[in-house]
Amino acid sequence: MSTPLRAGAGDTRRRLLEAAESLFIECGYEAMSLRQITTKANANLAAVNYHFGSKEALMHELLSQRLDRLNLERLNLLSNCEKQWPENMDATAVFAMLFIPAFRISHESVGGKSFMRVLGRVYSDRSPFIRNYLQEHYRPIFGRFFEAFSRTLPDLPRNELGLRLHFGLKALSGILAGEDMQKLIDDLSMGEAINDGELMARLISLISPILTAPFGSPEQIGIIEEVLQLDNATAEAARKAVTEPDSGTHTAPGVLEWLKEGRLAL
Amino acid sequence: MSTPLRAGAGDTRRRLLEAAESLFIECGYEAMSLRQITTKANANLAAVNYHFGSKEALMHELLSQRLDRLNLERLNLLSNCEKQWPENMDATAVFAMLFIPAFRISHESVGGKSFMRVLGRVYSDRSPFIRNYLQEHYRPIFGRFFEAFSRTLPDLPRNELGLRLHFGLKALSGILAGEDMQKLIDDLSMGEAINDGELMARLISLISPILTAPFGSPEQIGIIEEVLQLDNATAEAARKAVTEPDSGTHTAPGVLEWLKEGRLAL
DNA sequence: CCAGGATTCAAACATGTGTGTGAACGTTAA
DNA sequence: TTAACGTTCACACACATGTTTGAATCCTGG
Repeated sequence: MSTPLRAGAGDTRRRLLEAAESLFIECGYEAMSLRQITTKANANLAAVNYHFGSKEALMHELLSQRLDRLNLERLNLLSNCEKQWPENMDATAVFAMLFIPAFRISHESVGGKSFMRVLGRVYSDRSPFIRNYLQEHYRPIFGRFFEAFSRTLPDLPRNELGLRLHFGLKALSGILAGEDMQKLIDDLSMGEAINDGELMARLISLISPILTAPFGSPEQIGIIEEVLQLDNATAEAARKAVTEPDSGTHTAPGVLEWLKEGRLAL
Repeated sequence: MSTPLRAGAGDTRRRLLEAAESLFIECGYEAMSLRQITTKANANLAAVNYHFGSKEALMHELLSQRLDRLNLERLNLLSNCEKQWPENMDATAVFAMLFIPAFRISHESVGGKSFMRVLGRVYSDRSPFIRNYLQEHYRPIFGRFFEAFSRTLPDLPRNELGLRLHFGLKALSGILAGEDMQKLIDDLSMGEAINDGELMARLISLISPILTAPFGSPEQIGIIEEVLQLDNATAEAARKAVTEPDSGTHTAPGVLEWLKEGRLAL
């Protein structure tokens, strides 16, 4: 046979990285085992420890390859933008500086497809190792961009800005990590092919209102307190419905039906 | 001694649930082990399997106690609101119907404090068991509320609404699950004591713009494409800086310093 | 009092994990 | 060819997990 079952020497390392990435995307760090990785890579179990030293070292290499260049380019882009337009920046532009390098890398021929999902996974993975990695590698870039956002929104208190950024970036990473990411992008583009600029504009139009939205208005508070009042009666009725199921005739019909059909566990 | 080291008969079950909840909040489902739980509850390792049958059954009981009443009351409140104000609802009101029962329960004397964090954890936990539970127990309520949102935003395509809700609720659960939730609430309230109505208005003012924000404007696209252009040059420079570190004198000084100090791994 | 069911306990089981070891293998250079 | 090196391999180790077991213990009703 001209196609060797055993792959060429020296690319076991690459195969391990590929397998690890694919498993990381769909399982997360803790859930992907060395046995899964090495099986998927057609390698021996001991290969990871031979080539990398440990599972953590393998993951570190994987993340560094993926994220370090991204963040370097983000910082460069930010610096260049600040030089080019020292005063005329708004939140949209700063978000663009975060997104654009990621989008460009995700279009590269080697591994670009999975780049976004790796990104999302990293942000939402809860394992201590990933958390530490992020903490150590992202503190500088987060600080720089926080200042940039802060300059575009001088009237927003800094702790409020921190909260809103936290809020928005959580949402973003949730989207990116999702297994239905491609489907969502398709939805975003409404079936038609759109270019990166438009796609990012859609994403940014979703996330930037979180930063710029006004505080809760008295009118909003009014609506909420109106519902709140109605809730007091509702809650009492619900409690009765739970403890005395037969007296719950004033419950909305839909809910009762669900309860009877067992579609809503009690 | 009048205080028995060994607790009263029959409340081992309750202690197990409490310990499990506290560990679930800070570790998640997979990461909390039966040995941790039983140690924390001053119970024997076998107690969980004796009282509940399995770890999953324990978790199921825990979630049902916490979430089923919540969702029942949400559905009741929604039905009552739809009867009371058949046409005059907006997204703010619907969000309020999601939030208000949760807030009220979180003020109850028994276990109210941890309720919100359980809620956030459940939404962001990735373990298959929790995912399945959510899938099965939340499909009906999500469908009902989706329709309610859809009626308040008749011009928004339904798949676009789905995307935006997904986006917003991800952000919300990220906030709720966070270990710094209390700190964030303090920030939200700016140090002063505020009532539930105002606090919810702040939260809703953050999340509802995600639904109501206009699509990306041509102006936004213009900004983004301007940055995109600048990025092409930046990316090339960055790549050079990586491969030929000495030629990187045109890199922004801050980045170079970080690289030298090793604060940014390459 | 004391029999019997409910509960607790220590110990083990089966399985899965990351890691270490020493022999076997393949290629390359002397 | 032979020696050396880089790589692969099967296997075992130490540990942690959820689960099971059978005896010991507690408590209650007769």
